Amino acid sequence: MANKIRQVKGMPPVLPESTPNWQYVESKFRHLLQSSGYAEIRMPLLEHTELFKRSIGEVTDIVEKEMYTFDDLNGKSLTLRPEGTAGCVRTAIDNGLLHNQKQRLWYAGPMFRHENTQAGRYRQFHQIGVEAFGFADTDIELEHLVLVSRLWKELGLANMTLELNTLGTSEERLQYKKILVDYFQQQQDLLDEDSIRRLGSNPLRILDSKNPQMAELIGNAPVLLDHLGEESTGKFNRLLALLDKLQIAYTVNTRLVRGLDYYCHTVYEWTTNELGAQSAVCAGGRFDGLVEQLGGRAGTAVGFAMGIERLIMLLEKQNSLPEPERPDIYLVMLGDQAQETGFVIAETLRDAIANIRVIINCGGGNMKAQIKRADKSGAELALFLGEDEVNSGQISIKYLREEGKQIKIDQQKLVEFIRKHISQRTG
RNA sequence: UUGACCAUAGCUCAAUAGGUAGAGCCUCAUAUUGUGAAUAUGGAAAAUGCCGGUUCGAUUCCGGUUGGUCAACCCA
Repeated sequence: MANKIRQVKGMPPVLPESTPNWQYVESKFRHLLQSSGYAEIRMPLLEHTELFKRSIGEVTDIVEKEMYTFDDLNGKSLTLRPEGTAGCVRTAIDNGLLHNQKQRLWYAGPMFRHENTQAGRYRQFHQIGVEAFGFADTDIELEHLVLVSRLWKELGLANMTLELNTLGTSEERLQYKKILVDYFQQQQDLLDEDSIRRLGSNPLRILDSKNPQMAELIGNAPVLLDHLGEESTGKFNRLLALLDKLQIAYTVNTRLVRGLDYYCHTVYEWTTNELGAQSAVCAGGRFDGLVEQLGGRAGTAVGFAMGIERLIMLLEKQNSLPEPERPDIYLVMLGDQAQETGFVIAETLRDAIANIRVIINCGGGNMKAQIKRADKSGAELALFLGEDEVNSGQISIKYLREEGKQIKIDQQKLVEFIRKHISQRTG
């Protein structure tokens, strides 16, 4: 045997045993969104590198060192998308979706970041994202938060924490940045190495530091919320009041700044403490400047993204994933004649009963082997067609999961029998 | 990018203070040539991730590499 080729680091497959979990989460999400007026958009996985540099920010970790960037055969630099927002905005602008229009959009798919792997972190990971364009008021943020909160409820997910903050307008933030830099510069000897580096590039991120030795310094730092104008704080307070009204619990975290450059006003994270070092399951906020920055007409934008791997890991931990569906029927056939009849019967059942799950024995095998496979498949019933049944126009039915004698009925009556059996089980 | 631990049948794990590997599960067959979780018997399944070094000899020691797990950083 030739040497095995291993998977690319951090790019695990979703194996058959877990695809039902993915389908479950995705379909919950899809139904919820579609019933709230959101339409799916599918973007390419590759974009011009420039797009991410311009939208995410040149000095962010993502752009500086985490992108899968390579030259196309014609020399153009392309990048595998590290997140969905940039591509979504670009696609929407490109196709005229944002021209004097409101849009409620969602997407799902793989994202790529060249980071070292760890629990809940992969190089190819999957996000479900939602973006709303053309909504200036905070009611759209509320809609998103309500939506996610409902998703948690429908999935039976417990212990999610919502942390909120506001970043104000870019002017307000710029002013605050100066004040913050002043503060930290005055106490530069207390800063750790990372923070000194950030002081020049991205001072807001210092507030995010997990270094316990910095906790006091950060705790005493000036708070952005105190330096915002009336309009910005008004918007934020209005959002908090509405959340109260809807009984969605939250905590205001004035140190929450998010890693991507394009955010303004509302930012938030839904977090958990059950996923090891990774806490964010869903994060988002407002990014009004981005559309114009990417060449569209100035317009507002709000959105969020959640990590599907993390969500499923959490559901697994909380034992909230549904049992996989079992087949209804495994069809056992002995002999050529029986096989012919069997396929016809299976098709008749599929025509007559919507969503029936029938497995036909393929690959031959004697009676014993076929029944073993039937058992292993998890099917409720085994149907037998042997020489006897073929000759008499009957079919044998054996219960695999419940007490009950094996019976033999006319093939004509099979549909009716199975229909009754299935409705009993589900009803 | 940095650090820690790990890598033996499809799966879960043994083993040898360096002497070319065993078990359980799974699978297949037979006992039962038309009846599934039991039992018994038998079979199949591994150049010990890969490359190199030390050695008479490496699964075992060393180096590298690839992958896994976890953490820092950062993020979904």
